[in-house]
Amino acid sequence: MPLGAPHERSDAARNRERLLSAARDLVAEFGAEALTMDALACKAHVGKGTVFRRFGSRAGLMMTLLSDSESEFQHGFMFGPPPLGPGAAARERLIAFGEGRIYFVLENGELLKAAGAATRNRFDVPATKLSHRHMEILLREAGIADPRVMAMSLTYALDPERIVDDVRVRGISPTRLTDSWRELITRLLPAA
Amino acid sequence: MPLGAPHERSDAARNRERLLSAARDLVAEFGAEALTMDALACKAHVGKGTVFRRFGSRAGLMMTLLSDSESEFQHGFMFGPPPLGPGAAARERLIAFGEGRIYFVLENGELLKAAGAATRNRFDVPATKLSHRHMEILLREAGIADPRVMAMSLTYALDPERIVDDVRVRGISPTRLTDSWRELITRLLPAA
DNA sequence: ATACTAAACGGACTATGGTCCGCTTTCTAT
DNA sequence: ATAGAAAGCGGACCATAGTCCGTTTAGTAT
Repeated sequence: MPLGAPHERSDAARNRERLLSAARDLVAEFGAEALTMDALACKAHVGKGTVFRRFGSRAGLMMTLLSDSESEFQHGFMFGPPPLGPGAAARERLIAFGEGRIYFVLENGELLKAAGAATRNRFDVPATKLSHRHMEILLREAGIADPRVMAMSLTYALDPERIVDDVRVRGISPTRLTDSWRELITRLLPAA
Repeated sequence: MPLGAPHERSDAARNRERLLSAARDLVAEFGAEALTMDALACKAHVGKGTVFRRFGSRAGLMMTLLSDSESEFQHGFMFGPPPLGPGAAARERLIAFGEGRIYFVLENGELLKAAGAATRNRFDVPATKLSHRHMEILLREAGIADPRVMAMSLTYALDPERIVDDVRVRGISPTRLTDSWRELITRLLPAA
């Protein structure tokens, strides 16, 4: 709700609530993958145009649905206690960040995959962009030559599709993922 | 063409040629992204069902279109001269592999993106799978604790979508990509 | 040459994300 | 209270990947 925004009309607010509620129900019952925009419009007793006016796209809807748990995770690495939050060395923070992200993805994987799948470049997902910035800063702090590009490599290494498929399709345990992430960061960044 | 395969019927062969030729024309003229299965069927004077019978899916078509340059690249890292091919240390081979892959992707990016976009997990693209195996072997040779998982991280770091978008959308030069890849591998693998 | 079979064909049909635009509702200024 | 404007609404419509199935055709056995 931007400050200068003109008051949201009451019918718009009502429909937004209806849609969010219906969407959460559908996701809870059938999973995010199975959610279709038609079904959502129907269940919320709203026209299809309204769904798209509200959320822009399927990806936009998924991002909205994500925003709560997303904010929580973001808060953790930006303001929370070390090693995830500020106060620890970049290396430790990156390790903790990757581990946190892996578990975050495993909890919200369907939504994240759905959010990323529909976007042209998955980078349009704000959560992804913020993660990237965060890693970029830590990598710079740790003396990486091109933190922006390296952060992109690591971002893709933590791609929701990759993590979810590793665990659910290829049978890799979450522990193996976090261990490998730790090895990656440990070798990548010189010990303090 | 598997050995025991029953002879391919002449009409099937004729239609395959027509389709491949039409597809190459369309890609050359409008780009891979713009190719629709309807347009292809129409241009090849063939029913839509035939297109799908031949290639299974849009991704399948793209993979078929890719197979030539793909084989060439594969041959390079499996049988070619070092440092890309066998004969060099794992570290050097991985660096060369990443660089080669980056340029390969930049040349065939549209097809690769199109091939990956339509697949459930982009891992179904055979080129990707083979790259993964190759990296896994080199990582094992270099003493990485969990080569399979680490190879997956690196595979995603070289994702076609990532590379193409870095260069075309985010304005990263190919050189920056290869430099960063070199830094990544150099730090990741202990010097010989 | 004929009949038979399995493969191949083609295009109508479905599913789904997304757009468009004429109609309706809410808010605001008077 | 009223009128006008701006925002919102809804569902018909479009594009496109992929499926289905009745019909056709190439090869084969006789």
